[in-house]
Amino acid sequence: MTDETLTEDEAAPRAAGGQEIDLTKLTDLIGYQLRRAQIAVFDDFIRSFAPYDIRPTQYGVLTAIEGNPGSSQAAIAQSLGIKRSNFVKLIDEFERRKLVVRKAVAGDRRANALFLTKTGQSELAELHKVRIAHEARIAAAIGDESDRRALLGQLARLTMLKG
Amino acid sequence: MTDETLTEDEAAPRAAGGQEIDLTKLTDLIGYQLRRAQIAVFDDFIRSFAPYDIRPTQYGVLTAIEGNPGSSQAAIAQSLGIKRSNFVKLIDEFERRKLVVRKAVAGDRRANALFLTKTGQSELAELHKVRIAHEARIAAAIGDESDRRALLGQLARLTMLKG
DNA sequence: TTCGAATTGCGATACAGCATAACTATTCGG
DNA sequence: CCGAATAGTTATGCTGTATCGCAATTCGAA
Repeated sequence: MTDETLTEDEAAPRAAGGQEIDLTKLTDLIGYQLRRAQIAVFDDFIRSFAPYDIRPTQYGVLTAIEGNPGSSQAAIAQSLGIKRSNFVKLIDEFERRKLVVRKAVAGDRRANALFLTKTGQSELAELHKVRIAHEARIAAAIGDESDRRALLGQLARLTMLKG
Repeated sequence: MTDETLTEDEAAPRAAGGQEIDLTKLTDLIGYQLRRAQIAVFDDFIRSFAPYDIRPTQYGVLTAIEGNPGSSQAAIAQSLGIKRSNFVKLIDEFERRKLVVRKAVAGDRRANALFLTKTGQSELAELHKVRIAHEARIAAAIGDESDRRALLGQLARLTMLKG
């Protein structure tokens, strides 16, 4: 926002650039379309949650803690595919914001049990509402509930590729 | 590979960590499943192309040039959603490897026209074979051809969210 | 035709996401 | 009891992507 003339790409929505580029070879690739779709959906998600200063990963962590209160950092992190080392500052940030607390575990002095604070619970309740609205937008794009279920099933099947 | 004791996450495939973590709230989210599926598919893709030292983005760029020879850097970059500034070293690398050449454009001395070299063409032909095998693996996971078409359609619909 | 605006390619950064290595404190297993 | 494994942490690097600015060139409207 420092530049007056807005010469950047964003300033030229569609028409600019060059002549038509044919990407049919790529648009037939599941991986390519998967990536584009993921970016688009995340873009909508990020935009929706921007006022709350929450990113998709953060929403996932909070939701995981909500559904599994008292679980250790390692357990939550692993379930979400996040490295323990990178998980630390995520939780640091949540504690700074008073959304999450680390508590001592009874039988294990190494582990931290994670809990949502009262603030965290009410804040997350708000976030869930935003998620509902976001998900409704997605649903509208893909058809009815059976279409949505079918898509979720296909995506889960693709995820199994690595397992 | 420097560490002898392999204490890391990868060493404990599934059983380790903690108790079961319930993520049903998340697994019902299109965005979440989309991301997981994209990671899994890209993982297969990257693994398949590793012997050729080619990453998904690079395959996309080469394929775009193949289908649109003589197009400018800006045109190709924009069509793939890559910033012009970041596109430069991508092409630098391809020129270093003798896969792509930048040529002068007749009517515009600012622009570079991109072409595959002979080497680039035959190399890409090899890559296409690898892609076919990769895509076959994906297809096997999602069902028959009509399922594949349906999935591509849904993903394209999701991509439209931003447009 | 002339001049400001826009475009092209390029370089220099900045920053987030993700991975690895190494350390301490603690717990577990034989 | 003691070596191996685990939990949390810190430091660090790599990669992808976004931002800013610049020089050369082209475009467009007065």
